[in-house]
Amino acid sequence: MTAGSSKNERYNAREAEARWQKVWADRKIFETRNDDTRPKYYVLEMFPYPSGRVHMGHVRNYTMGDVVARFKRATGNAVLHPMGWDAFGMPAENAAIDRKVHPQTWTYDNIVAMKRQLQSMGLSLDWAREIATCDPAYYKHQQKMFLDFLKAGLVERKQSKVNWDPVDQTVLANEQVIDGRGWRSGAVVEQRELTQWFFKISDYSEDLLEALDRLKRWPDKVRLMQKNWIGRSEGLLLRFALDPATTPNKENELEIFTTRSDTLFGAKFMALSPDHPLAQAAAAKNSRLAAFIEQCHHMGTAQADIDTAEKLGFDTGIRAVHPFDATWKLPVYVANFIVMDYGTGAIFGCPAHDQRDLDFVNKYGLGNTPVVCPPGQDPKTFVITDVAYDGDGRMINSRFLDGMTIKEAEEEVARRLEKDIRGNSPVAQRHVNYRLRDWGISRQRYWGCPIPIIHCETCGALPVPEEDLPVTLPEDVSFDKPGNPLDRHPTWKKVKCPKCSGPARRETDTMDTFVDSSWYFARFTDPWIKTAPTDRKIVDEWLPVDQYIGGIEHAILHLLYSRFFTRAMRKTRHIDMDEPFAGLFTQGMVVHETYQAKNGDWVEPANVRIEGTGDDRRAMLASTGEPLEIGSIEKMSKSKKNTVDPDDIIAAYGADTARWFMLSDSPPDRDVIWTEEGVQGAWRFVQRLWRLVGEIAETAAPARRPVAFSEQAVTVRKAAHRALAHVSEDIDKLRFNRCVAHIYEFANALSDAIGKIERAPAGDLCWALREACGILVRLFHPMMPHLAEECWATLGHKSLVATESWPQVEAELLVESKITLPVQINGKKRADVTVARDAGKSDIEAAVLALDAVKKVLDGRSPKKVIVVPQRIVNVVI
RNA sequence: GCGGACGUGGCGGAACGGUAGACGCAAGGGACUUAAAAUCCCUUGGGAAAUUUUCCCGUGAGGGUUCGAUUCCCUCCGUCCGCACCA
Repeated sequence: MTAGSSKNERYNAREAEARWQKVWADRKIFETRNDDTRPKYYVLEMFPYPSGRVHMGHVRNYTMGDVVARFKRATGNAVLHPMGWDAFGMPAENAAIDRKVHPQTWTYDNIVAMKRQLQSMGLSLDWAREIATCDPAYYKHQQKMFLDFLKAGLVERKQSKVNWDPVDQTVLANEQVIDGRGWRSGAVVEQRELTQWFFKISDYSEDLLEALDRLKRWPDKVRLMQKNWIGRSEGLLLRFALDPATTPNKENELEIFTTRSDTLFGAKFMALSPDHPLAQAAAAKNSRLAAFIEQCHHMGTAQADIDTAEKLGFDTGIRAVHPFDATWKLPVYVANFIVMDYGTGAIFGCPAHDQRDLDFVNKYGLGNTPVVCPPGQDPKTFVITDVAYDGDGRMINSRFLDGMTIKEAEEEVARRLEKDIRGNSPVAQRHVNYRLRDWGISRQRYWGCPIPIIHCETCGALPVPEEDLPVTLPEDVSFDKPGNPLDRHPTWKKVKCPKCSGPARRETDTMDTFVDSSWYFARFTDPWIKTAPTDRKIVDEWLPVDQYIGGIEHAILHLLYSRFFTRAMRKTRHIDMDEPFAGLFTQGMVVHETYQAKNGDWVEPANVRIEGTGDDRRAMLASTGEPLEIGSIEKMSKSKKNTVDPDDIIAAYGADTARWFMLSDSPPDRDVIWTEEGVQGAWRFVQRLWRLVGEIAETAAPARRPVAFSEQAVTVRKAAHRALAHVSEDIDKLRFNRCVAHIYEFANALSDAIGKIERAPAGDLCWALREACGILVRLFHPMMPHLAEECWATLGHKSLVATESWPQVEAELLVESKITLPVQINGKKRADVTVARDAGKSDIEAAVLALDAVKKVLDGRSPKKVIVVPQRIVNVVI
């Protein structure tokens, strides 16, 4: 290629990008060896679901990862940067239902299409390590780990309440229930009790919580979200005695969990969840109660329903005994606002200090007694009517607790009741309760990893023998009926019991797809190993992932599951660490304006023509000129049709332009607005760099480094090394938008300097420009790798810039011998002063006081104070 | 309701407590051109004087700490996000 030789020639991104991609692939320069001895660096972007098309969110995500990968390679690391496919999931089955195509065919076709798209972006990925989670070579190991977890006591089979879609006949995840209806079928979701497989993530509640503090390179936001999700609260488990005469089956106690044991003397009632066993037992003997419970089950689960729902209760007739007063009887209600899966599903109600309890007693006329008096309030006049008091204060109306603080009272209650033994155990026990629930992984779906279990009438649920793994999915399945095709397959589930050889059946549920993505990062370290999920020596070398990049939408589920899985893999000796991701970065979304026609239809940006600017800006349908309404800027989505196809952008401008724009406009953790103007700006800069490098390559620079540099040459060299220092730091801290700004500044400085070549015949300026240009190309290489290769070749290099090392900063170029300090008078800038860099405070002060501007203001007086911050600022206080 | 983040020109956004508005986009003016595109140069927070320039105001609002606050603290307003009958 003859690059940039003609100043009018444009850079042909299409042609050059394909050419360089082929060179990289042919030379396998992005393949990583496990025996590389350089310091390791593992950079990973959340792998995509193979939906069939790469979207702009992918482009943003993978560009960021690629910048880091290329930078780390240049700075001397052995970089692992792999890519794979999160390939199981519902869309494949939906495609099978809608289009009569097999999920496997659909998925693999999509993978082919998306891989081509990713390759057109010029990402420095090691494709030799590509994995797909739907490949038996992958899920075989997942099944093995399921069995290992089972053996280690980390898997449990239990009844649980699930969201059941009666039309699609499957369990739905909570996120798939929208306003109480199945997201796909629109059917009202039912609550069903099903036997399901669970991973015991709650065994690690405390560990997962406590370790968050050590994830220093995670966003605070994500750590906080996980902390809240795990939801630790300290309190008391308290067993209330029941009056046996009032209970349905002579039950004699009721256990509750409370975080406010201090308010025990304000108790007015007990309340049970409608699903509480005692409520169920009572309902069996009371049809009106049974009807009430039924009514509770039909209460809407949508947010609006919960907000407006009245607190309803039903007195069971059961009476509980106050733990400090055997004569004090409390009525036991079933109440619609008590949930079964938190604490014990039962509470004692202290209305004065809990708003829900107060609403409840006000409805049923049970009254309230305040037991915490706010500071400054007279306990005699302190009453509660409609608003519960949940603040601090001193105990009142509480017998031996009176006068104590809340904390003291809690301590006293615990101390007394811990000693109080009923049966074999204390009445109260300090308890840490977590909101985190065990992870139900059973899905009544075909396109997922089969759960390797065999059910035998006589022997129970047994693991599939290891030598029979993988349990593969049958290919001859039909999707013409709703429900799970595995369950109605004629032969697949019929097997012999591995223990008694009698007739048995396979588990037909498959695993939640979040299981697949909970360990893929470990598999990348040695995807070739056939005998085990991981090679212990290799996986422990590569992990943890040094920089993980993905969307904030995974802040809880995927990231929490992966943290659990790593711990479980450690327990089962597949890995030797707890935390999979040392550094996490959550990038913002790609958003775009929306366009809507008169009839309400949304219109794709590709079909919109924009005219005018500012207030005069109008959108119209490109084909007919029909005016369109310009709507709000929103996340690119199919529903609003405000998507831009990466293929179109790459075809029109090239991958480098798309990559550059993605990095340039907004800080990487914020949303970026995709605009045509912005892309064109990026494209112009690509062309500008191309011309700039071409011009500099044409100059007659001396072959040898000049002994001395003119002022102009020094200016160029300083600009280069300053840019180098900034860009290095900014990439390291993932501040890509600032990298971009510094590269613009640097390019501007070079453009200015080129204009001065004719006045600098000595050649040292040309030499400096040539040096600076080499730095420039290496600086923008991580962001625009194809253009960088093309420019690198233009500068006469035979090597690939992708394998070049990062330039070294010449530190002495960053320090100025003379510096200009701003001079403030009373905090407002009034002048500048230029002094030697290492000038002492007194010298600077003298120089400042000699300034005309300062003298004028002082007018003969002497200043109150002169503050000199060396190398920063001077402030004269009058 | 609880928790968190954010608020800077026409727009995206810069700014270890130290010259507010880097860099980009958009806009205006000019050069080149038969013309357009491309490119290059200049201007661009608001206001007031003015020849070089000078001064005042300005980072959601109000207070505070400081020689000095976009940055730290308090109160309020607004926007966004997460969680939620969680006992």
